[in-house]
Amino acid sequence: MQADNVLKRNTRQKSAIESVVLSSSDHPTALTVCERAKDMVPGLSLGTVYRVLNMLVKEGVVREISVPDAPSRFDKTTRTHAHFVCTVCGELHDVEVDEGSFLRHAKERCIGDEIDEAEILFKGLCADCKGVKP
Amino acid sequence: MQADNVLKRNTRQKSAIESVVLSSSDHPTALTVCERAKDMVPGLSLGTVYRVLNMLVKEGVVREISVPDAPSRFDKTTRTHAHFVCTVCGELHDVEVDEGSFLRHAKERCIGDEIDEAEILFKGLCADCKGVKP
DNA sequence: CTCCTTAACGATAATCGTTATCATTATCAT
DNA sequence: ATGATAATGATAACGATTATCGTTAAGGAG
Repeated sequence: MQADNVLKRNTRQKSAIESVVLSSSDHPTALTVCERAKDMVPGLSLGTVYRVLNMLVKEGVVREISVPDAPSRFDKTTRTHAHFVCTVCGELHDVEVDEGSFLRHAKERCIGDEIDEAEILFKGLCADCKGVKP
Repeated sequence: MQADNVLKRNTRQKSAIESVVLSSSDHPTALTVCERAKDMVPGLSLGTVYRVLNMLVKEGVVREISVPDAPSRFDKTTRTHAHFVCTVCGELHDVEVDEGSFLRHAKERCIGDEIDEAEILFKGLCADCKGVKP
């Protein structure tokens, strides 16, 4: 007997997708994960990537980062939760903020509610695009 | 002569939409704004609501709040930027956090990048849903 | 006040990321 | 090896939003 929200068979596609995400440091989209995993599993379909990615998110192995007006990014789970997106090129990276004290600060002014998590997204120009723009 | 990103004619639909947003304190979606504005402008279409709402966002009169896996919410512009969404009922409200010091904190660890804005979304159970859930 | 230009409208098709469906394939306990 | 069925790939469907386009109506000129 097994938990019913977990994949029950090991497949080439699942391990390919998992290894791509675990070895990527650039927060790829589902489409990018699919392209990369196709090196190992040629006929891989985007639907399967989404399905497996969602499983991995449920399992806590992978994290999904929602970006307004852009496809979600996927990343191996680490402590960090804050991110920075470049509004020009779309590049996205972690920001190591002290989320703990910020959450505590927020909870103090949300009496009654139960805050479970915080999504923090900074927007602006990345170092590269800043340099290019006059 | 006028700026070319601004509506140039006063219409019943624009003033209805604007007055609905300005008088709503519950962060309505475009669909909700449309329903409410229909009291004043019966045949109002959702496409027009989106068009006008986007204009108002550009003008800075209205703010758009992106919510993952849910339609955007619209709100009259005030100082606050942080929000709380209930993962059960979808209720959304402002959270008065000290965003200034948090932004300063973040900028210190994003050397090279230019942070223009922060989107901060807390997720959890609102007071009502917390009470209902055993 | 009427006419005329054209901004803005309503209806509807299109887009895009993501999810659901479903017949086919392939995993793995027997 | 075989069979039950989980997982796949292809494709249709979805929901939020945007674009298109023929029609309507602001609002300035006469």
